[in-house]
Amino acid sequence: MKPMKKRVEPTESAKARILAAAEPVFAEWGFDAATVRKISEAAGVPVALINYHFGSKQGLYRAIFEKRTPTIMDQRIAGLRLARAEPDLDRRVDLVVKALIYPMFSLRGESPSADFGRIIVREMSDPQSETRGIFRDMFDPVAQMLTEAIAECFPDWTTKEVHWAYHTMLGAMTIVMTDNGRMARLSDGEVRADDWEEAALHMCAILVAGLKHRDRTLTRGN
Amino acid sequence: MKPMKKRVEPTESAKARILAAAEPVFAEWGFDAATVRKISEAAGVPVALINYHFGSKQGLYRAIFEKRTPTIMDQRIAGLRLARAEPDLDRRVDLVVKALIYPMFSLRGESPSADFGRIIVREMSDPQSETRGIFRDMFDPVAQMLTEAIAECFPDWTTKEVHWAYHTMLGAMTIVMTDNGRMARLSDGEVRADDWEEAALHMCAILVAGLKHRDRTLTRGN
DNA sequence: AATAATCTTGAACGACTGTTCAATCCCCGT
DNA sequence: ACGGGGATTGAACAGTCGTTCAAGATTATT
Repeated sequence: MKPMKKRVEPTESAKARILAAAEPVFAEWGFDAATVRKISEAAGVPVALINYHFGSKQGLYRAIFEKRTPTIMDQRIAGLRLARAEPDLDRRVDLVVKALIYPMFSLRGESPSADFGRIIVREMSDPQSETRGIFRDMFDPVAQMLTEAIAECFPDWTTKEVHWAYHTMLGAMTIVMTDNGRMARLSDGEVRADDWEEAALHMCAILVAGLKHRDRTLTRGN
Repeated sequence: MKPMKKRVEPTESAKARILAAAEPVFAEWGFDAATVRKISEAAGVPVALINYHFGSKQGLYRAIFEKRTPTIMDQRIAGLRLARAEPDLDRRVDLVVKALIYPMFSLRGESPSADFGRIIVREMSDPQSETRGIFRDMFDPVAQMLTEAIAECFPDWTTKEVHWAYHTMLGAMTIVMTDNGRMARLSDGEVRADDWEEAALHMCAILVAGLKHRDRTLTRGN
């Protein structure tokens, strides 16, 4: 007896279509300015279907994160496991930085690619995100692991030095996911923010060197 | 004969009160989700007065930038002049990085302080910002000067290396203005993002070292 | 003192918001 | 062949959105 399977095609299709259509809309407009009607039109379904499948606009929003984040977090955890296997602390720094950055950029493999990155940044810069608690629920645990990994690479660093290092890296990463063509404009089209492979290369080089060679004379004492 | 002066107190007061009240509202909600009624209530004036004084919601939004950005840009230009006076290129890097970062953080002196920083980040991560053109008009010129200053510090760098360096720094800076308490949460309250003096100290240390000691083997070619 | 210019006000406009509801559809197991 | 349950639909709900308007209040100029 096969496991009872519901109507496969049209059912899954409609819900998935809404989920897929919602991503670029939330990316372009942000949570508040995105409207369920824009999403329903993009998905080719009546508005009511969104509330039926996801309960509310916020439910749909959260469903996007629940669909996307596990992949990223698993990759980060795998990267961290790889880093911890490296006994040389100097070489390990490189792996920890890459464990943070590369999983986010590898989003480009999937269809809406940059859209989810933009959603993350908008959620991060939205004070209202606290009420939704998405970061607390889905991102913070791995963030904890990353700061601990940094602390292990630099055993004599203070807590502040560790956390500021993490957030400096985090910020550098977010700007790439945010770019709306400003990089191309400032560089006369010579540099493109959507070339993520290159972005990761440059950013990792700078951040790794920054961690290894930072001047601690002003920050060491507490 | 004195220059014709309009009614000084109540007039300037109402317009200024709207401008001041709008800042925290836009910071908390973003351009689209912020409503003219929230602003008018915060300012204690009827809604219609906003359109009378600023033409439209977007006019008010732009007025905030026109009030705030000149101060920041002037400070950056002054910092760059100081940097160019430093003949030692290695020491000059430090001054260029500080010319980028410190003027933004010195916002804390004025009343709404962090609010405008948040507005900037939200505008930066909003694809709709292109239609408003605020960055193009008010930020890009000085951004050009900054990238040129970096290029002068590292004469053998490629255009891509220069621009990625600039954007890495820019991103690191934005995350601090964005933070909604996540840093404190991740560090059990030990590190606070609103301690901007300390933030600048840590970030400059990392970024300066990142620029000076980055590994160029993978990015040098082309 | 009278006129003009500017500022302020409350109410109203049509358009759009997220969500709900009853009715209808379609496919599955019996 | 038939009933049942999840999926789908269009219409409607009560609010809120940015903006406009005519009227009134306040100040400046003649």
